[in-house]
Amino acid sequence: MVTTARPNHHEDPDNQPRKDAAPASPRGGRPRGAGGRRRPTIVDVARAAGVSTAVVSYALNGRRGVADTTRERVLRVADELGWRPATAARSLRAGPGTAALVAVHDGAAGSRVASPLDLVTAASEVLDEGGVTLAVHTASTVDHAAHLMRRWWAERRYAAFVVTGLRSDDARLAALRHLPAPAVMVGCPPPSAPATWCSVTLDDTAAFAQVGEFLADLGHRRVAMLTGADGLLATRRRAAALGGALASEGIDFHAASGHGVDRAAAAVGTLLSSASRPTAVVTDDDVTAGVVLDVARRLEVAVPWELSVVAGADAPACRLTTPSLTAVPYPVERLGQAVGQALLEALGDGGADGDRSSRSTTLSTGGLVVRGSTAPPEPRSRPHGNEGFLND
Amino acid sequence: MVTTARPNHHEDPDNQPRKDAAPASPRGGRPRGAGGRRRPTIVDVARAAGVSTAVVSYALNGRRGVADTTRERVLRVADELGWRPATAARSLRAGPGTAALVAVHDGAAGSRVASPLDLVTAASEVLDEGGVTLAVHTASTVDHAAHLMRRWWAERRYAAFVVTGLRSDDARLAALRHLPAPAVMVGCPPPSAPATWCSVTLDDTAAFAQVGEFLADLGHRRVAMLTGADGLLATRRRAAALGGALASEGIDFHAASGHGVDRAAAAVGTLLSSASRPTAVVTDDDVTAGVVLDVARRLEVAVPWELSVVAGADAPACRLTTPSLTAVPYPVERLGQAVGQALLEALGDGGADGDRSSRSTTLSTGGLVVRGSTAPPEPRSRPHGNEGFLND
DNA sequence: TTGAAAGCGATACCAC
DNA sequence: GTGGTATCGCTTTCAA
Repeated sequence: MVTTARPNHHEDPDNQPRKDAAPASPRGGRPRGAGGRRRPTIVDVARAAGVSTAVVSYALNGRRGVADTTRERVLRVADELGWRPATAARSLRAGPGTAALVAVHDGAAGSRVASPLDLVTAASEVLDEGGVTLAVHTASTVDHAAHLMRRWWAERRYAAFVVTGLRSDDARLAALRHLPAPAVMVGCPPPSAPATWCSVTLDDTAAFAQVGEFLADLGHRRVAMLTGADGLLATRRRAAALGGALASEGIDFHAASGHGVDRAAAAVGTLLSSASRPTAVVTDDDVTAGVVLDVARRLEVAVPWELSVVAGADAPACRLTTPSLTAVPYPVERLGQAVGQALLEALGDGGADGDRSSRSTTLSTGGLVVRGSTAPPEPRSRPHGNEGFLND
Repeated sequence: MVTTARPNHHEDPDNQPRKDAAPASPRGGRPRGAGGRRRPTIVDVARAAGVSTAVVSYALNGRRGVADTTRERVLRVADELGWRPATAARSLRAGPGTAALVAVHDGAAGSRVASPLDLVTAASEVLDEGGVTLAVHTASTVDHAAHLMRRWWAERRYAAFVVTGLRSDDARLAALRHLPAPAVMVGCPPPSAPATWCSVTLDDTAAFAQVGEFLADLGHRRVAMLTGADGLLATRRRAAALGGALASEGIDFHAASGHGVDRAAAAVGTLLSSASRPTAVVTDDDVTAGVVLDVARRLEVAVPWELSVVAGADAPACRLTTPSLTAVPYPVERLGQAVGQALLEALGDGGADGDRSSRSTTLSTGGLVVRGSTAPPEPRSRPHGNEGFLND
């Protein structure tokens, strides 16, 4: 193992003492950064402004009880000195002011939120207003994610967690239940959530029911849904909504799953080669829908005439395929903003306006975006040409 | 504006004082988390082990000068109590032990590293060994990213930064130059880097030169490269390498750019509609290559016979398209590991083994992966069927 | 080998 | 209004 810059503490007790020749702490016992000059502290500001540190703190935090002239002077001086409060010192007293989203990222595609980064970008804008920061980390498994959250909570590193892509029997849920940590669940409200949790959900139950009706109206009688990673709660809910809508019209419904593009492709292959192959396939995300198009092309199944395809989450690329993909809107930006709000609430922001806080937010996705990949089923009648080009 | 949970300090001096009715700090002046019981501190461990806090600290950090029996007892007690060092307290003295990667993420595809998360996952494994954490943040513009890094450095929030997707005239570079912050540059070594910087680069100069030779050998005489976001240094280098290799064979080379899938599609359309259209297109990333295939299909340009396509970065999806895409390997995992190593170096890890540290690492991509999207140019001879299916 | 105590930087009480 | 000062949890001298 590597001699560490920062010892791992009792996680590895066998840690070797560093070489005596260079006993000084690598990052410097006196925290002045790597070779940098000392950064100003609140004391410097106080001295320069000719007041005490208490006044500086009050002035900087916009507290009442500071003369306006003093406040102004302090602010100016702080600015001139380029002063910013040290996160560590601040956290030491007030607790951490940062939340973390630990993304379970196993490299394989198929997760609906292709990139949590979009979510975070939107959320950060809202959080900035509240002086909260949101950091992203990755873990390759749910268990590891749970482990990290537990650890970081114990280290008082983060004040709250954002959880996406909840699975059934999710270790993260178990971990968070044993912690008094505020949390925001994205995508699927967990049953019996503690009071310190908030949840933000898309109304995809409605959206997928709508997809079912849409396909029924087109005249499809055999519909399949192709899902990615097994066990995603949001996916199950969507499949249930779709299945339910179809069942109520007496339509055949079948769910298949394949995690990662390769297995998804295999699943599509199986689906399309079956004797009673579906006339419509609905996917859980955008990427998998592309896979369906690819495989259909290889098997010479004409989309949309022999097969309709609906992408479960819209994305820019859905407009560019041939034919372009009919898709369920996926409003990442609104979702992110809602996550930001929820996080502020979970952190006990409350605001001045009482407890009208909604611990659980549901966003509507808006109506299905119909493009070229869906049509009434007309087996074996394959026109040629590129009609798809003109669709929307 | 929202009444904030945590005041913004002098960034917004007009911050309103919070309502007097609820004067207590939202997250509790006594940091005991939201409703949670008090977490153990080093004092608790010391008391329980019957020693002083100094001994606990030494024992936990694996320092010499602690009796083995004492050390063992301390470790056991700490474990039983579920104690973990508070990040804030620790950072307050020793400086932050976390690095940040601020991803410039404008939603539009086209950046080569589709998701920095893959990078980070790989890097984190290495960093764990060194007791360093890597957090990801997003910014919608380069300038904002620069702003955040400046701010967070001033707040002593992070000990180092990882920068990806460097652009020409990059504000982040300027910002970091004025800071004494250690940094790791990924993808393109900046000119005249300070001693506190490391860089990790893919040897794509060689890879793209190889692509040039490959296409030349196939007999192509007109080649175009399609790039995404303008100004990416790594992209320029790649284009230069490709152009150079082609020029030395007297082959026509043209570079086009289109940021985001829509503009990329438009650019491809222009390219393929031109009178002297190229017989081969090389892209910078995987997504854009898919766009090229889509547009070619719409314009009824047969790939690979009328048009060869090479993806600048391989990805799982490249295997699934019809035809499958010839691509330059993109070893994210190795890249991430190298970034981890570089970060440890940049943080002054040094290790016990002297200064053989390489401030600059170059990873070879390995040879081009040839699949079905490339062939000798044979204009207007379009076989039909799905030969592409069997390619690799 | 161990203990006492001085910081690290910011906040929030309590006097004046 | 403003100034002292204890405090957060941990690291690290300096003595014993």
